[in-house]
Amino acid sequence: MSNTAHQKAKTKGNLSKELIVQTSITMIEEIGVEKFSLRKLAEKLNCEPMSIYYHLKNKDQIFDEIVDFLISSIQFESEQLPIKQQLISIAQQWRMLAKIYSNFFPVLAVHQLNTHTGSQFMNQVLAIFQNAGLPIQQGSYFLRILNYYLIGAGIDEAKGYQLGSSATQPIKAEELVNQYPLLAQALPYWKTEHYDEIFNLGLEMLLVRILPN
Amino acid sequence: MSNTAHQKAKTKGNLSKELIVQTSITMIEEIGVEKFSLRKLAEKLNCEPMSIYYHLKNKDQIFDEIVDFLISSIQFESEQLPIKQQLISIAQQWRMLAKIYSNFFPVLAVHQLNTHTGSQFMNQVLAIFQNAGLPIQQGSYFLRILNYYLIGAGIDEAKGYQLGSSATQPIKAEELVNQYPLLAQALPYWKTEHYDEIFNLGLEMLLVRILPN
DNA sequence: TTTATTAAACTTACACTGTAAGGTGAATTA
DNA sequence: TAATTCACCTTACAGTGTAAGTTTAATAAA
Repeated sequence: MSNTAHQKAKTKGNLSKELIVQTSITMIEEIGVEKFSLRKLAEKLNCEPMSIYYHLKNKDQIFDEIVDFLISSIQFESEQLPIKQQLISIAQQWRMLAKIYSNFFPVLAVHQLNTHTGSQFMNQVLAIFQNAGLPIQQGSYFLRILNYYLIGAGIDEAKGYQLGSSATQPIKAEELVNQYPLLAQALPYWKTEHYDEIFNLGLEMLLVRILPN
Repeated sequence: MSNTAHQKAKTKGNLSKELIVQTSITMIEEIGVEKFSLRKLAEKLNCEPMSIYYHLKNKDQIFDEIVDFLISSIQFESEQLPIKQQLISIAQQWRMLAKIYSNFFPVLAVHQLNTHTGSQFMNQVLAIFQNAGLPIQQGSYFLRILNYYLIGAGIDEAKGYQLGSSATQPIKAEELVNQYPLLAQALPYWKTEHYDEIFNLGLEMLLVRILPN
C-alpha cells in the first residue's frame, strides 16, 4: 500500500526533474508565468508542494531548467551548408520558441545564458562565424548584434501571441485614430500575418552586412 | 495634531501619484523589481500600504506609470536635423534608459505600449519616417525592426549593469575556458567598455539600409 | 453655523505565495 | 539484521496583493 495518508503521489518514483520541468512548461503556457506557482504545479503533478524540492533546488531553478531545455532544443545545421543558411535556421528556431512558448519567452529573453547549455549554444554560434572566416572580435560583435535583434523580435512577437499583459488603462481605439493617425495607419501592418515579412526583412538587413559576399 | 495613532502620514496630502511613482522608480533600482513590494514602498513613503490604493489602482498600474514616465522622458530632436540624426538620438536615449534603470528595463521591454503616452511616442517616430519620404508600410516595418533591435540591446545591456539575475548553477570559469574556447575568447569583447561600439555598429547596420542616401 | 459630502488616508482580514525545518516509511546497502 | 539513503510528506512561517470597511480632515451646501 503505497498510498497512505501522507503519501499523495500515486507511485513513489514517478516524480522527476524532467517531469516537473515539462509540466511547468505546459502549465506556464496555459495560465501564464505570473499565475504559475509551486502549489498549482504540485496539484497537477499530484504530489505535495515540497516534494518538488527534492528534485529541484527552488522555483528559480525550474525557470533555469526550462531555459536550458528550450535552448538545447535548437538544432544546428550541417557545417556543409552555406553560413547564411545556418544562421537563418537558428534565427527561425529562435522565433519559433517565441511563438510556441509565448508566455515563457520573456523570461528566457531576460535570462543569463551562463549555464553549461547556454555556453555551448553560444560557442556553437561563434564557431559558425569562425567558419565564415571572421576574426573573433567581429564574430563576438555580430553574435551580440544578432542576439539583440532576436531577443527583441522574440519578445515582440511573443506579446502578439499572448492574450493579456496589456496596460491597465489602454488607449481607446477611437482616440487612437483621431489623435495618432500615423499609428492608426501603421497598425494593420503590425498584425500577425506580417510577422514573417518584418522579421525576415530585418534579419536580412543584418545578415547582408555580416556576410557581404 | 495631525499625527494621531492611526495616521502615519506626516501630513495629509503629501502623498500623490507622482511621489509614489518616483519613489517606486528609486526603490526598484535599489533593491530590484523582484523584491519591490507595496509594503516596503509604503514604509519608504511613511504611510500605510493601502493608502497607495487611493492614488493608484493596483501594483500593475505603478509599473504602467513608470513605463509612461520613462517613455515620455525621451526627447525628440528638431525636424530640421537630418533624419538619421533624429533616429540615432532616440536610440541613444533608449539605451540610456536601459543603463540608468537597468533593474526596471526588462519590465519596460516586455510591456505593451498601448497607453496614451506609448501611442504618442510611436506616432512621433512614424512621423520621422514619413518625413524621410518612406511610405507608411515601410515606416511601419522599419519602426518595428528598429524596435526589435533596441529592445534586445536594452535588455542585454541592462543585464550587464545588473548585479544578480544569474542562473542558479552557472558554469565555472575553468570549465568555460576548457570546453568552450571560442566563447572564452569572445568574453573580453563583451565587457561594458565595448557596449558603445557594438551598439553603434548594429544600429548603423540597420540605419544604412533604412535611409540609403 | 450647522450639515452633508468628499478626499485622503487607515485598519482589518483573507487567500495566496516560496520555502525552511524536520518527519516518515520504503528501498537499498553494509 | 542494522544503517543509510531515497523520495516524499507535514507543519509552520514570514511575506505578498488587495477587497471591504472605517476614520478623520477638508470642503461645500443649507
